Amino acid sequence: MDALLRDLTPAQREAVRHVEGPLLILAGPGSGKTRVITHRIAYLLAQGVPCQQILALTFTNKAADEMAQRVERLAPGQPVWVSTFHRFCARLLRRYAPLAGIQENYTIYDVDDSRRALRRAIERLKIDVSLYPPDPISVGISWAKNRLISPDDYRPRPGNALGDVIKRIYPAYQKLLASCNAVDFDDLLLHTATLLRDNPEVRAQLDQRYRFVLVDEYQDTNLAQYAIVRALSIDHPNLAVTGDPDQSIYGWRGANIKNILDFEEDFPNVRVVRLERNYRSTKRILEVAAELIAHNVKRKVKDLYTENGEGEPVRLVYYADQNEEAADIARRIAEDVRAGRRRAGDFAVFYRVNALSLAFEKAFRQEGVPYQMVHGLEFFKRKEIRDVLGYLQLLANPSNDIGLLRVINTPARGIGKTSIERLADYATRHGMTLLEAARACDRVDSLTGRAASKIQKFVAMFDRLAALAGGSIEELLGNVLDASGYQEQLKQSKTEEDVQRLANIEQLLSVGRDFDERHPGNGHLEEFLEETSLVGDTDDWEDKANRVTLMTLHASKGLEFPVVYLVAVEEGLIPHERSKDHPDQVEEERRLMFVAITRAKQELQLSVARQRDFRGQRKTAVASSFLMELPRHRMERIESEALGTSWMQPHPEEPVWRREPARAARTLPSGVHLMTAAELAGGVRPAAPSPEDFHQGMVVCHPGYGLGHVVALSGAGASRKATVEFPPPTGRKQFVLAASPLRPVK
DNA sequence: ATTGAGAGTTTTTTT
DNA sequence: AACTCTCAAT
Repeated sequence: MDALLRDLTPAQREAVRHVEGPLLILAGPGSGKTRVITHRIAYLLAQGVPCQQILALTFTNKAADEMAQRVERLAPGQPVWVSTFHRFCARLLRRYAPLAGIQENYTIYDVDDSRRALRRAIERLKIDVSLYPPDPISVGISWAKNRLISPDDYRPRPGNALGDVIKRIYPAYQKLLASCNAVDFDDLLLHTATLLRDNPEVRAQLDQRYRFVLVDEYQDTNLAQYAIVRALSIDHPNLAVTGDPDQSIYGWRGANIKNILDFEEDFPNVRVVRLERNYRSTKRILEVAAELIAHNVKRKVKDLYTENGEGEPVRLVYYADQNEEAADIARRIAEDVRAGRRRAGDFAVFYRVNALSLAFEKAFRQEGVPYQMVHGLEFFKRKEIRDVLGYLQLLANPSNDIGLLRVINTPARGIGKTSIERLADYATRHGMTLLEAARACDRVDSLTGRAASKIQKFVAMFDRLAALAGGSIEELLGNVLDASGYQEQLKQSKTEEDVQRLANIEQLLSVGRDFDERHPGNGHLEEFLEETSLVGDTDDWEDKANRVTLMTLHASKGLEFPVVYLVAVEEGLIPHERSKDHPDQVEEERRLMFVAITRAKQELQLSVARQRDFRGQRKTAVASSFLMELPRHRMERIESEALGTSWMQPHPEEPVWRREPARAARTLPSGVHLMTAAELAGGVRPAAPSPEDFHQGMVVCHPGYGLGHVVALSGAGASRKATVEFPPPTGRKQFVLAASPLRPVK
């Protein structure tokens, strides 16, 4: 017991020792929040609370895993349920499926599947898809669901054309999901919230069961999540939430910052604990963060302080363009690593939008600095993985029409679009699922005999698989790969891409094997599917891997790095131009920058490029208005020599920057540009080649991908394109020659 | 049923 | 610049 409290500050200890009643922990960045939560769980256990009565909810699997591990270390052998909201809901719905209007073998649709379902719903209503693109409609439906607005309750604002369309599509979409026995991510929350609202006995039972509920990152909860947590804390209001209103950056996803701001009014007798001491950053870094966030109007004032040292001044660097920015940062990092001052894993580069990563990838490759990007195509979103899992989903839930559409012609079996549409027509007319219709396809007159026989073969194959479905997941996966011909088809192919796909499928098999080990016995297909559909990508991000981390500002939340480079701090990016008309959104952008800054432990550099190529266009960038809110006199300003004197000209939207005296004279070599291998060999920059200079088989050089050879050419002049094969992992890329940086190599 | 050209698109995205 | 999607041609 003492060990649990020993290394804590008085404030932390107060939070940990709180047992009964609602608790609000307002935790600034780097204030040891996770430590407090885990210690509190351990403390509850030590007080004799049975572990089954404690439920901890997080947003990410990563956070859940980490928390579970730390609790296990503090209180071994007392498994507390630490789960993401979505997984918790998925479990609950599995158990109480009939009360939510679904069957227990329901399928969870990810973004891709739900987009397909939406598209079908729109088509069925005979609404022109090209007139109302599914994307905004999907956002609108999601918006409603996050706010617990059912199709019946949905009221578009008068005169809002898109809203009127959503009003029609939303119910149709829900009906389609129901007929497929499927739910989307938002439904997991929505159905659970509704379930708890409409079934008081169930609610009371669960409230009793989970007497102690903890919620992490409470500032990011939406109304649905709020309703769920609230419903579980009526008879036993032992709800403990932690969060920081200043780190609320998911408003655009439906998160309601009011949930945390109003917590004290929502629950009587709340104990509020403020964790304001920062253990992470230097004084200088914290000062910059604090001064920035102080500019938010809608905010509870919080005093951030630290006993850490002053540290290095925060750097504010002006580059001529993005290439110089990337090259200089890569060079600095490379120098620090080579000199043994730092490890590559100590560094992170944050940007507002993913598209900005390109210049950095190139520069890091050029410098030979290892890096990892948190974004890439996540394993479970890759086509081949989704295809194979599609078979499993259909086996678990034969009503899953969207799943059937995915696999019926994958790999190609000669069942084309027309045949599928005819089948779907028949199914709709007879109120059948697609699989039922496929089974009865000899009665579908519109089908050609050839198509019908192919469909029959598919059904036969499916039935064969279904007969074998009772075993382990690994066996089942093997059977699917075999019977479907998926593996065979990939083996036939020789392209690099397909070799990679095959490797991914191997990995899927090992995921299955791993699952089997954790779930002895058979018949766990639904659980396996639940697990695979609820895992994200940041889960496989390794902090152990000694690499520079490249990621968006959003992705950086919850992490920390000794050195942080926050790049492209420019108007239009931070704050993003799409938020500039809304004061609330600008405040969220400011919080986003606050989050990024507070990730840094020892060193922080903010940078601006004078010119930035974005979306194929070169634009003069303007320094972010947020920079004007920082204590610039306490920061180190550095300008690239390449900027020349034009930089000294007054600019309407920013003050004139003056060159710092020699002290900070870490100016950059002018005219830095990335040279290709060929240029380096020749020593001079050759004139851009004409598109006609390229021909089949030629070896070419790309500044980012390196050497490759031309495998195909098409078009002429400005529209002439080349397909170039690079060594793995790059593979094949296509380029518009006139616009590409490709160079022939003699 | 597969391929290619052309058009349109591009904020963030825990699940 | 690079990606995705659509429609038309093969």
